[in-house]
Amino acid sequence: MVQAPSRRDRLRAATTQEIIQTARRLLVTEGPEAASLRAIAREMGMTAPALYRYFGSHEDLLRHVVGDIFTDLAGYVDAAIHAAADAAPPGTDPDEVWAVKLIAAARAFRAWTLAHVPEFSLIFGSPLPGLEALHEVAVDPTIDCGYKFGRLFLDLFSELYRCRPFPIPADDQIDPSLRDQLARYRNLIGSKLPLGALQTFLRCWVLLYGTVSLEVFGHLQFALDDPAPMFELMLSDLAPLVGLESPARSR
Amino acid sequence: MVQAPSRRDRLRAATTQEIIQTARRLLVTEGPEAASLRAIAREMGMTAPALYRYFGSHEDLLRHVVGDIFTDLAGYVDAAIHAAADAAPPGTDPDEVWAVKLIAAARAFRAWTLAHVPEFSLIFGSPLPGLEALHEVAVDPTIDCGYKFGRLFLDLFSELYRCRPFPIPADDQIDPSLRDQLARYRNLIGSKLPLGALQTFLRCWVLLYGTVSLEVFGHLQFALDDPAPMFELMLSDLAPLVGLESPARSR
DNA sequence: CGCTTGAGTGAACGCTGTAAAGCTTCAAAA
DNA sequence: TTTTGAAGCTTTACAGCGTTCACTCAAGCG
Repeated sequence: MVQAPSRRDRLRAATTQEIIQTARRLLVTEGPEAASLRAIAREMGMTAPALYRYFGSHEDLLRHVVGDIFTDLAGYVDAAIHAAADAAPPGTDPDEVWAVKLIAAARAFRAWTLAHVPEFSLIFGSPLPGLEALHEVAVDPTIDCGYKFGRLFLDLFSELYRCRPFPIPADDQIDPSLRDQLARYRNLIGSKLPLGALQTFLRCWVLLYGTVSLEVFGHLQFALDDPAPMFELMLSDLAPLVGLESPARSR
Repeated sequence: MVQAPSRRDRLRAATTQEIIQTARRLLVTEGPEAASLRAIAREMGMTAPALYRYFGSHEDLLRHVVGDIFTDLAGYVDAAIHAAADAAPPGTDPDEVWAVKLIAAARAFRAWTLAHVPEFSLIFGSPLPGLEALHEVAVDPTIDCGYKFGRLFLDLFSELYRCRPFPIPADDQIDPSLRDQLARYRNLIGSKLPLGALQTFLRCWVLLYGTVSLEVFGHLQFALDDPAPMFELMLSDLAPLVGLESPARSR
């Protein structure tokens, strides 16, 4: 009973994407509160209720914007990963390329964030609107753009551990409660990493997220005008966690 | 030319505080968007325009709420610090008490946050409203409740370093740009700490903020249901930074 | 007594998200 | 070829928002 999408469907799908793009553009250029249904519709030469043909509510639309942003971010990080691999000198130890990629991914995450502060606030900020705007998109496996984004780092991390295992805590060294949760998480993502490696992965994510969000939300401004060096410092904290001695070479 | 506040002024001051409390209560119990001027006024048996006698705008009111929350948080952490000192066994090395206090302060920060998620979102979340709602309060030295909060940790940190110096990077080991900023910051707060200690202080803050906000904003839920062990893990990362071997004793 | 001042009100403006009803257009069925 | 039905959209309406303005009322003071 599957039938090819009619011309109408294709048109409509195109419009859906247009609405999302318009909403995102307004959100970025005019601020979050300017991305009202009416403003978006106005921008598209429509009226606000028309948008209810495409989205169930204003929040639903924003959810799709979040998904769009997530795939955008993932694409950027992914591109940076490949660029880093291509830029590696020919003689480089192939195992070390994974480490280079991981550092590049972290830097790309920060770079994208700094260039897309409003977007970052929407997808990684406090879930002010209704607590679930981000959450559902990030977790729901059907619209799981956030999941794909995390996967990007996890795969890199896995390959790095596979090729060049770094010291991780043994299972019985992990807090029992944490161990159980890590086992469940590993099962969920179908990974074969040791639990200790997953713990280290999450520690890295805490460091990365904390540093970047602290910087972009301005909660470091009480001390620093330019938190960039703090990010590099964080990288040099992160490096030994994954068995790297020199944090990174180029900046 | 300083004259005692008239009875009217005192009454008005009392009402100002009442408005802030009402706003905060609505914010916490009904969510951020329920804390509208009209709702606040309604709750107080007034009309919305009346509030303009006390605050310049809705955002201005929220700024005062932020200040109120900050002093609340600071008070909680401060109490926890004193409680930790009192609870220390009589024979404890007096120098080590500073370490115990610092760990207690970090735990208190997390505990308060978990018990006050909406408040935390308001003061430490993404500055959605207008980018400056928090910023001004946290930085402006006249309403500097956020400053006092940071001072709490800094003083503890300073004493710990004074009594039991831990290894810190030498000045010439610090990134030059960061070094300049740290020097400016040290000058701003009138501290005598070495720049390397200030750098370590900020690294601790990054760790603490990152862990707690990641937990409370749900950005760790993709992997963990209960991020509490991650916090303890963070504490054990933080401990060696300040020269502690065992992360902490009691939970 | 009259004047000033401050607190508070009600009405209004333009904005918001959302619901209901009606209109137009067009593909597919009769 | 005509009819039907639904998609896409508009118009209208409602309740609520922040904010402004003109106004009243009571208290304080010379």
